Amino acid sequence: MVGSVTTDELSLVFGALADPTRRAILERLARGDATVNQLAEPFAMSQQAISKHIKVLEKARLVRRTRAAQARPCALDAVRLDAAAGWIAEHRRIWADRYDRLDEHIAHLRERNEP
Amino acid sequence: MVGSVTTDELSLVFGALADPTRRAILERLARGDATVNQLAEPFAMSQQAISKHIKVLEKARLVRRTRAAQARPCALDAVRLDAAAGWIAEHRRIWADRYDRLDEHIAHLRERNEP
DNA sequence: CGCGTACACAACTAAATGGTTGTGCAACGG
DNA sequence: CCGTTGCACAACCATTTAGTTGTGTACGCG
Repeated sequence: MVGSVTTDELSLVFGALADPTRRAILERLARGDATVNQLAEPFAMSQQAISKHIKVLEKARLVRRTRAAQARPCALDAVRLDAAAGWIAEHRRIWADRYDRLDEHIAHLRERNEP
Repeated sequence: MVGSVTTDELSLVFGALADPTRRAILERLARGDATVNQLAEPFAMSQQAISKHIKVLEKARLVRRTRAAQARPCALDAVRLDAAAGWIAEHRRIWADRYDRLDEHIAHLRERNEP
C-alpha cells in the first residue's frame, strides 16, 4: 500500500490486539511478569517469532521491558489499553442509542403487522 | 506468514478497528446510515478502496448491508464491538489489580526509604 | 577462561493488506 | 430504450506481516 505515513496510536493498539498469539501473551503477562522464553514456551513457534510479537506489543506500548541481567522480563502497560477501551466505549454509546431507536422502530412495525 | 488457520472473531474485530479509514467510516455510520459513495466522499481514495474497507467491516460484523434498489446502504452492527469491549474490559480489570498491588508495593518502599 | 543461557539482529519467504485501474452490471430516470 | 448512477469484481502492484533459519553477543557460572 502507498501507506499511511504516521500509523497512529490507536491503530497500533488495535493492530497489536488483532492477533491471537499476542492476546495470549498479554493474558499470560496478566498473571505475572515473564521472560521471553517463558512466554515462548506454550507456543509452537520459535523464540525469535515471539520476540517479534513482543516488539509489536512494545510499539503499541502495551508491554514494557526491563533489563535484568541476561533476562529481559516483560510487564504489562495498561495506559494504551485505556485508549482502545475509551474509543470503543465512546462508540458503543452512540451505537446503543441508535439501536434503541431501531428497536423502537421494529417494535412499532410489529405492532402494526402482527396485531 | 504461515498463518492462523481460523482467524477468530476477536482478531477480525480488532483487525478491522486497526485502520484509521475504517474507524472513520464507523464514526460516519454512527451518525446515520450511508451509501458507499457517501462514505467514500470525504476520503482521497477510490470508491473501490472504500468498498474493500466496508467488506472488512462486514466480515468483522461491525456493519450490515441492505439492498435497497441500486443503493447498498450501510448500517452499524454493535454486537461484535461488544466482544472487543468485553475482552478489553476483562483485561483492564486484571491489569488494574496488578497495578494496584504495584502501587501498594511502591508506597510501602517509599514509606521505608523516605521516612 | 570457556561454556551455557537468554535474547536480539539479519536475511529470506509466503501470504495478507491496502491501494490502483479497468470493466461489468443492475436499476432508475429521461 | 438508452444513458447515468451506484456499486462490485478482477487483475495487478507495493508494502507489511508473520513466520523461518542462521548467527552474534552479553551475561552469569563453574
